[in-house]
Amino acid sequence: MAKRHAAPKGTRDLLPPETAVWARVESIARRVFGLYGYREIRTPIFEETELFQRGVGEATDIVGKEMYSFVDKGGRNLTLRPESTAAVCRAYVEHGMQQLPQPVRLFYIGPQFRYERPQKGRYRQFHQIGAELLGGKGAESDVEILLMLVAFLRELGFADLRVLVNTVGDAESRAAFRGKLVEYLAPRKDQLGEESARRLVTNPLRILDSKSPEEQALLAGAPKLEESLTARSREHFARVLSSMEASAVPFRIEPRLVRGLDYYTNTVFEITSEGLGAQNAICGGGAYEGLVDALGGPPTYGVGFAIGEDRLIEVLPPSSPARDVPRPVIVRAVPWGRRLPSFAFEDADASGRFVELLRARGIPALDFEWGDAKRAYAAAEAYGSEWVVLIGEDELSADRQTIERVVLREVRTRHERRLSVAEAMDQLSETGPKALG
RNA sequence: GUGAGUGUAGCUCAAUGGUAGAGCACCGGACUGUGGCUCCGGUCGUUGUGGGUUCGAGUCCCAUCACUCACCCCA
Repeated sequence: MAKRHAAPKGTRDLLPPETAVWARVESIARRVFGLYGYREIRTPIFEETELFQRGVGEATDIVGKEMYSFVDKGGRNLTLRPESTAAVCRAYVEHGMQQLPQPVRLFYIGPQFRYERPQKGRYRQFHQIGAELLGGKGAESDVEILLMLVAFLRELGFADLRVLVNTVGDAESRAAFRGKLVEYLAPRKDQLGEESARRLVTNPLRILDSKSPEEQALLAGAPKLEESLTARSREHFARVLSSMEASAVPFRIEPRLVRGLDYYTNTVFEITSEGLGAQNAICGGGAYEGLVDALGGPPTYGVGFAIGEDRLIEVLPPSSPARDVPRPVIVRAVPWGRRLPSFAFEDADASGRFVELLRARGIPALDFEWGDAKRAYAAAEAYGSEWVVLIGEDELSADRQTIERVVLREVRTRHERRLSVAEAMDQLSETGPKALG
């Protein structure tokens, strides 16, 4: 036998029936985002490496050690996208979207790539559903995008969401705070771990969300970011908080929430969920005021989020509407009737015609070759079907060219009825599976 | 990149260092002529891979790969 292959490390095949849930989650995302006036953007799956270096930031782990980079045959340095915000901003600039009525509202759905050790909820190819609002005015944009995010998650059936909000201040606030923080930590450098000691130089703010108890104890006495906020940042955050309170979406201020991407300014947020192990964030985002500018566009206010679709589906409530996937009606011609064994292929054709009638009514249906009813039940189980239609000789017309009746059986209750074709059609139209978008 | 655990049939798992098995699933047949039952039979394995110890390795040792979980970090 030839060598067998496995999906590359950190990647996986998504198979039915799970893929139907993915399709439903994405279709619900499109619907909800559409309600807020957001439209889909599809950017390339790879970009110039430099885009991410400039956009995401050299100091981030993503750029520093997690990029899938390669050189193509033309000598170009390219990278499989590790996130999509930078690409969306690149497209905004490239296509002159600042000339459209502002703000521009965009969403995207697709795979992302980061070279990391896989674990629960973390893959090298993973999928994000995200949205970006570009050219907005500030706090109200932050709130709009947060409310849309929560609306989407509620549509998916999430009841208890932990929405964490914080501000990291604008560039000026951060520069001031950075100075104070380094001033406090530098003399205490020996109390920091290796990683945090390095960050003291590269990205001191990141030390704040360290999980180490020793470092947290040390940080208890450190200057607070809040105290370094400029009046502008302070006002921005106050407006976000008051709008959020008015919205009736429960949230919590999490002062230690910093986020790992360099481009965030002012508002940052995160939504976490139980049941995901160590990787408990299903969604993160925030505002970025300098990104479009840094990518050669005009100064533009941006805010967005990214949802980890893999994680989202991992913790999807059992009752989620996204689990309402079409389960085909199983139709089978069975060897019942006194004239066996003449009952055969032409009757299987008859079942095929019945299936086409169901499909024409928008009812997903699947037929099997003539044979034992046992197979029909096995198939119903495999497809999660709720209805089985059986057609025996007695259900056919005298010349056996037409189906007059069918036996309609509900799998769950084992209750069955012998109905005319029209009655069965009506019953299935009413309570049967629908071809969902 | 670091650490721990696990690799036996498509799936779930057995097998004291001594002939690689069971259940489920799948395929075929018998039976059943309102039927998911029952019975018979069948396909599927270089025990992740490569070395070593041994008369003999699924089992012990080393390496390697993969998976899982955690660190780091993030979605």
